[in-house]
Amino acid sequence: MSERFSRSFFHREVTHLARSLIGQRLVRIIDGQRVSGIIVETEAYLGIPDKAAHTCNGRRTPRNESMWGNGGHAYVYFTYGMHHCMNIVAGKAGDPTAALVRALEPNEGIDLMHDLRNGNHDASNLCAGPAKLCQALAINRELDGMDLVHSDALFVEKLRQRAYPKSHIVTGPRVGIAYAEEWTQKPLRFSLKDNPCVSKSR
DNA sequence: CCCGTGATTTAT
DNA sequence: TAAATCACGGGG
Repeated sequence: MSERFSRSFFHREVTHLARSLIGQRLVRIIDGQRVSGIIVETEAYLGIPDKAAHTCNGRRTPRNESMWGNGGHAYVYFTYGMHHCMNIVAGKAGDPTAALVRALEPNEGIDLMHDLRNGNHDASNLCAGPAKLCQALAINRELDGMDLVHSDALFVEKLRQRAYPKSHIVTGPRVGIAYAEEWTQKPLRFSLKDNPCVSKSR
């Protein structure tokens, strides 16, 4: 039915990858069950020159090691003492760029997502934020470094038919990076216009 | 608006 | 060792 993206898809420049991910399907397998959503919001982090990137100025630490590896792997980090966020690494090894997955439109396994989110949420709130979608898909540091090209736990599928036309993609400034000076306003956030599952602006 | 929450990083 | 930071979310 749907086929998985191969390595070359992830080897493109990170802003192109972030844009191309919109409308594709992120799939997580939990106890043999598919839990998935259509990607409706992403952000590109441009690495060494990017004052908002974890790898700004070439910073390389145990936490961000995955960003330095080959494209097509996951970079999952833990922050604020309670939240996980998931990135998809772009480019080849040594190019520390990645696309943050910020929101999904729930697709498969919605009942399980509700259980994992443990609260009363309608579908539009289930995955409308980078930490929300990690909670809904049980994504944590154990999945850091996972190879999305070969993993049986986490991967990206190309839909046979596009979920949305590319003309519905809009750009804007990235969220939550007020400290990043001239990088704060750059249009590196991609989302689907008028889609209710996109995260609310802060 | 404010605050929880603790791993991670950076400064001493 | 200690202090500061934080690509967030939920509740007023």
